Amino acid sequence: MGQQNLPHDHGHNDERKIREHLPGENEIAGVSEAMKQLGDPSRLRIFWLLCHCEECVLNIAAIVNMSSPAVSHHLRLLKSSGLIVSRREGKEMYYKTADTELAQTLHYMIEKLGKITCPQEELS
Amino acid sequence: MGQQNLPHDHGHNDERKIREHLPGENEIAGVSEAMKQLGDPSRLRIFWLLCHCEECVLNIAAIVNMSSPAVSHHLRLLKSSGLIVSRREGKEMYYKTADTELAQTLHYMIEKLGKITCPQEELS
DNA sequence: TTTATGATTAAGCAATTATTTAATTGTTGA
DNA sequence: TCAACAATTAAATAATTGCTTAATCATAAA
Repeated sequence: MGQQNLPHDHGHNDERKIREHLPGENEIAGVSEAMKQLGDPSRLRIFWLLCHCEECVLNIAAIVNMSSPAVSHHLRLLKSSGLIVSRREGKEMYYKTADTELAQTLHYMIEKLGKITCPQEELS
Repeated sequence: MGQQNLPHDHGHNDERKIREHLPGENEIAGVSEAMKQLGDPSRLRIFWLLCHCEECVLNIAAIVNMSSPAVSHHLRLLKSSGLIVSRREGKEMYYKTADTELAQTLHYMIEKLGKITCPQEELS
């Protein structure tokens, strides 16, 4: 897997040490999958919302100002990534953030990243 | 901006409280932009690598097993998002992670997400 | 069993994007 | 100035994806 030697040996880096820090395929796939989910603004807004309340599809759609098929599409992706869970109550499906370490960590991260990238909006 | 009333009033949520938690457009854009960068496996691998060493394009390409134009493309995206910086030394361009709170926070996040999504790879 | 409502799925489209190959720019040394 | 090497850019392509409209599924009430 991968080359044995680097094209250039610049001296200031120990190649062995570099490769030690490289994560495996599974780790790359897992992390990028989670990041990808929240890399879409619509999905991020929905996930962020569902971190703070449980809501049905129509209400989510109204809050984020999107069509319900579009919302449903994103909910499906978030759910199959294990970031949210759903529950049926009558005709409605309620969604909320999953009670997992992954989802909680991502919630913490986006709150923190929000403050870093938008420091002036500390008011909320 | 957005509707005034939700289609359904289910009682268990205070609509005012919900809207308070909704981040503004700038915050959404900033966070999703950062997440998007690391949502691509190739870019995540490159960023991860550059968190631990400074390397030239050819070496990066060899390590992640990609062509140099492809690597150059991803480096440009990472750089214009402020996640990495570059420095020329002779014919080579050296890249490394930016010394900013954003980049450091993302580094911490991917290490943590890696452990969560791949707990068995604790050995590294 | 209808009818109405909420949610999902299907099909299609427009836009974005990751990668390849080829051409070009920038830098060093002969 | 020329040749070699590193890096970037351009053009083209294939694949992914976010969203729309229309149709279908699921549940509840008349």
